[in-house]
Amino acid sequence: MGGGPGGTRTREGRTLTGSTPQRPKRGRPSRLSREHIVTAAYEIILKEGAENLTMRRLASALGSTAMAVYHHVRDKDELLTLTLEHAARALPRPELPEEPRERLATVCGLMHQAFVSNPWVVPIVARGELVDMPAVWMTEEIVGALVGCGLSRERAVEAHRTIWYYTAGQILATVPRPGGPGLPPAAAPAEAEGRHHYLRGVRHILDGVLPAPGSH
Amino acid sequence: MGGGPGGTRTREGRTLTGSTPQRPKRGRPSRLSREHIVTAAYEIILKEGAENLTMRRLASALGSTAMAVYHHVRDKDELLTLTLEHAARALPRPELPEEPRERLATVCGLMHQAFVSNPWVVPIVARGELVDMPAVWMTEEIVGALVGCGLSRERAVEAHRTIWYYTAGQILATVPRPGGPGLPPAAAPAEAEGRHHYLRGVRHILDGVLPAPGSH
DNA sequence: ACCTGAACACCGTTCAAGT
DNA sequence: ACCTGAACACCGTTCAAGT
Repeated sequence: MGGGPGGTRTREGRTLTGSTPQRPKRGRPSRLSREHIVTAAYEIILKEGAENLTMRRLASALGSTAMAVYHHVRDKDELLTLTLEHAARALPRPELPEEPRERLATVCGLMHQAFVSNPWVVPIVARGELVDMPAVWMTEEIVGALVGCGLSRERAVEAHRTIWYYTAGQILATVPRPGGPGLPPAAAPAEAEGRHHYLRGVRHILDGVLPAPGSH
Repeated sequence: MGGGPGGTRTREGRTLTGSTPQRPKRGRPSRLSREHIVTAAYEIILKEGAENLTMRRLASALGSTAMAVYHHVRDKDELLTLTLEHAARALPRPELPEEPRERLATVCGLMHQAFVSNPWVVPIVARGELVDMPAVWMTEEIVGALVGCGLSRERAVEAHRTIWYYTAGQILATVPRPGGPGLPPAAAPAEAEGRHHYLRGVRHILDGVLPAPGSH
C-alpha cells in the first residue's frame, strides 16, 4: 500500500453523507469514517474472530494504516464498544406473542440467540458494566412481561437480573472456543442442544420467580 | 492432572514432615520448582491482579529469568491452570447443615464467596471447559443435596448447571474492575449487597427447580 | 484536518548457548 | 538438568512529521 501520490480524483468528496449508498467492501474508500471503520471491524470479527482484530489488521483491511484509525476512534476499547453497538443494531426484532409468559420465553430465546450468533460480545459485555447490552428493548420487554405476569416493578427488575446472569453464564460456558474462521458445521447439533438446555433453565427460573399460575 | 516428568513432588525433601515451614518470599530460592512458581504466581495475582502476571514479572519475583520458568511449566496457560488449582485447594470446607435445602444454600454461598475472593479465576474458568472449577466437592455437594431434595440424578445435574451458570454470570457482572492492588474499602457494602442479591436469586432458582415443600 | 512511518514499551515464546 | 541472554513476532499506542 505505498499509496502513490497519483491519487487524482479519487476523493469523490462533497456529499457522500446524506443517505450513504452503502458499498461497504467493494472499492477502497480513500477517506476513513467511523462507519467504515466499524463495519470493517465487524467483518473481521465475524470472519476471523475477535481475537484476530488488531489495529494493524483492521487498518490493512481498510487499505490504511493503524494510526489513521486512531484519528477516528479514541482507542481499541472504544472501537469494540462501537462495534458491539453496531451488532446490537443489526439484531432482528420480530413480533412477540401477547401472552406474557410466552412472550418472556420468546424474548429470552432471542437474547440467547443473539449471543450465540455473536459470541465475541460476551467478554466485552462482561467486562463493562453495560449489563443491558444485548439490546435495550430486550431488557425492557423482559421486565415488562414480568410485570405483566404479576410481579412488582422492583421484583421484575430483580428477576430480570437473575435471568440475565443465567444467560451470560450459560453463553460463557457453552460458546465454542474462538479462533476458527467459521463455525464447524458439526457444531449445529451442539448449538441446538445448548438452546434447549438454556430454555429449560429459563423455564425453571420463571417457575421460581413467578406467582403460581392459578394464584391470581 | 498429568504432571510433568517425574511427577513426584518433594524431590528436595528427605522428610519435609508434613507441615512445610513455609517461607515463601524471604530469601531467594536458587532452584525453581513448580510449587515455588505457582506460589509466586498466586501472590502476584492476589497483590497486583491477574492482568499484571507476566512471565517476566513472575521471573523477577522469583529472582530468576522468564525462560527458567518455562523449564518447569509448558506455557502461561498451564501456569494459570496450576495456580487456579492451587487456589481451589486453599478453599475452606466448613461443616454443612444436614437439611438438604439449607445445605444447598450454604454451599452456593461458599461457591459465591470463593469467586468473590478470587475474581481472577472467573475468566480462566470461563474459557476452559472445566465447568466444575470452584472445587469438585462443591459440585458434588450441590448435586447430592439436590438429590436429597427429591430430584432424580439427571435433573439434579441439570439443576446444578442452571445454578452454576447463574453463579458465573453474577460474578462476572458483579466483580469489580481488576487492576487495583487491593480492594478499595468502600467495596465492602457493595460486596455484601452482591452476596445478598445472589442468594435471593439462588433461592428463586431452587423454588423453580425443586418439588414444592409439601409435595413429598 | 487527515494521514504517515518510525519508534516506544510491552507481550509470550523460541533458540542457541552456557554451567 | 537447569538456567541464561538475545532475539522473534507480535501487541496498543505516542510522536513528530508530512500533505
